[in-house]
Amino acid sequence: MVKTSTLQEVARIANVSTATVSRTLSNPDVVSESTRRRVSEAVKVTGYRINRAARNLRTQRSYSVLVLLPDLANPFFSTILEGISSHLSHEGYSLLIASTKQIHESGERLIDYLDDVRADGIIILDGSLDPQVVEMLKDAPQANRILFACEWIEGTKFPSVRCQNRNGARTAVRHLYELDHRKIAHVTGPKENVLSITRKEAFIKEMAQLNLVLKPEWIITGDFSLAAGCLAAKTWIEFKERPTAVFCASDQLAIGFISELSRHNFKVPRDISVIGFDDIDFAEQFIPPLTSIRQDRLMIGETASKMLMARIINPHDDHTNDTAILPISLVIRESTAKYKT
Amino acid sequence: MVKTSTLQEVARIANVSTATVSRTLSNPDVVSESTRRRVSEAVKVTGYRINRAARNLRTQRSYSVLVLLPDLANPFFSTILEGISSHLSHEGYSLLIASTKQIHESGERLIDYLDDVRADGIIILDGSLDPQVVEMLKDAPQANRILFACEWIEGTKFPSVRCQNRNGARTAVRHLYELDHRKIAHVTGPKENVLSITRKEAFIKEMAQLNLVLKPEWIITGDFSLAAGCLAAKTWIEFKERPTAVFCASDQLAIGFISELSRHNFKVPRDISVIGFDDIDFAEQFIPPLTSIRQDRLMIGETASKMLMARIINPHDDHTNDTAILPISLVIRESTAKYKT
DNA sequence: ACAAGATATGTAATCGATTACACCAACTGG
DNA sequence: CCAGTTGGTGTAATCGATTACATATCTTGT
Repeated sequence: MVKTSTLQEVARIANVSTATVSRTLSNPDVVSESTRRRVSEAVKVTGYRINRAARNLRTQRSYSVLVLLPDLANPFFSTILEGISSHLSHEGYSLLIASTKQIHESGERLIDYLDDVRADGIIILDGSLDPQVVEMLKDAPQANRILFACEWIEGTKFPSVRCQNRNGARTAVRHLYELDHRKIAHVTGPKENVLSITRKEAFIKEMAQLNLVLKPEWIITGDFSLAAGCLAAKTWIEFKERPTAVFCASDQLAIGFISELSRHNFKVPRDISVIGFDDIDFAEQFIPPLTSIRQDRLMIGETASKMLMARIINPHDDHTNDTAILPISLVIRESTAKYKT
Repeated sequence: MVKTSTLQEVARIANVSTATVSRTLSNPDVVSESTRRRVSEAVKVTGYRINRAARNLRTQRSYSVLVLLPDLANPFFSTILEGISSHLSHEGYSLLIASTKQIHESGERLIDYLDDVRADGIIILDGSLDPQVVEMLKDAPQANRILFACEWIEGTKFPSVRCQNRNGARTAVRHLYELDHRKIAHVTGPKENVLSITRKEAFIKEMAQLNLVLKPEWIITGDFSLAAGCLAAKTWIEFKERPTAVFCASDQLAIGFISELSRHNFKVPRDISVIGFDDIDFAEQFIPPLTSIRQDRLMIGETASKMLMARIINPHDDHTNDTAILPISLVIRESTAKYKT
């Protein structure tokens, strides 16, 4: 262990009290110009580094935020993390990461992170938390330092950041409609997932709006994964009357779908138009490049971080603006095309 | 802020001293059975949670590890993170994340994380650190708590975890050779990158070993990205004498390569066999499913975490086993095929 | 010239856990 | 029966920064 210098030493060298050094560092305006110079000088010669553990103890803050992911290995979240991380580091905060799975396995309670002084706030990117856990969090006094991003939990009042899921589904359907598709299928995410449900509802509604026939079996339940996309493709192949287009609730689904079709010698968009959701990095490079509903994941991350920080820094402010809904956009590539009879 | 109970309160209720409570919690063997029960009971009724900031201050440890990524948004790293995270949480450690970019922008010095009790160790997944930064770290007394994973820095003695890069390149070439390919190209990663260099050297060596002609222009410099793969494909198309196979230094390159070819109506593996490196999740679902050299990223993460923890916990042990080199394996899918004249 | 404020700095308590050291009781062996 | 050991517990210093409060000096207006 390297002995680093402390406030005391800096104070001794600058010939002031520790209080003054502390003030110089955290609130320079209140000290005089001359002491400020002396202290800075002393800081330089001693190579002083603040001891965060000491500060954290004294201030009862950790200056870090925990981000909870359903699954670290899922690349969908990495850009969101980038957004969060960049804003946090800008604010002098650190980023702690954990996966819901691990929390669960290790038997930790989520709220301990807050009680513990390990984190000042939590961003949850997983709407499928154990209901027991949610129950605990919901009415806890610390609940205002918890924020959901992307996903959320229906019926709770946690603040959240999300994209226009309904608008996304609507836009997808309308895009296909404008390409003259009239028989449109939908591959959903996991059954219970809020995103799945929201997108599916909006899909159904828009189909009705456009007076399109929607056979119940055209809604194929999936789970956002590549594998589920493959399965859905097999289902589609079996249909007697095949929809000419499909709206997949995630890009991974869409990619799996197309991938499986090609194994059976179907071509996209020749045989079916496919549109995804998310616009992940691979969408653009896939063959064919995938038409998708784009969410700005960087912005989701940044917005989440900003909202949470506001709550941490001003816990007593009125944070009525509880939910931020970010715009989506339609990115047209080559997996969708005009329907030809 | 919720008032959580402290050691003192637990001590009062259990009718023992704080020392005893602390011992019961961290070293139960040294207290008697009966006090242990009394203390546990008191912990339960008070809902006591240890204050980490206090412990960190007293022990001068943070019980967390910093992982440094070149770029958070790069999905290549997420599985490695999963491996690290899972082992750390198992050991009661937390995972801090930062990107080299942000560190650089914010003007922080990496070593401060160690000095200021924010992290007990650092895992660096970026071999392209600013040389200035490396210079600082290299001879610092804290250097034994820094470990490189995947990438490393030539000429330094930091411990590291990596995969068999040479063997990977060799295996790739041999696979193509066994499919009767004799003209083999190589798309590299970034010029200065250790992985690029290592793989390229091994590629060249193996080509020589097999007595294959290797025209200098068949080695195309890229940068691991999808975009670079596209560019490389364009280069290949322009060749008068086209290699019949290509070894790409990353899956992203391979995918970009194939993707671009298909835009020009070339087919893989009909017109060229392509093999990648890494075996990222998408490799399997790409069309065609990508043949690749698989690195076990979960194991890289776990191994890195274990090695670092050993150093943190026993700083004075002899950690001579400085470098762990993990095996790779060849995953044959459909982007490579027998060469037909 | 003096009261009232403003400005700058110091003193010392405090955050909450850990742990060296001291102490006491109970036991062991000669 | 006593010296020496073992096991269990308590006392109090300590980690290093923050900050309420006290104090001292300097302005400023009347």
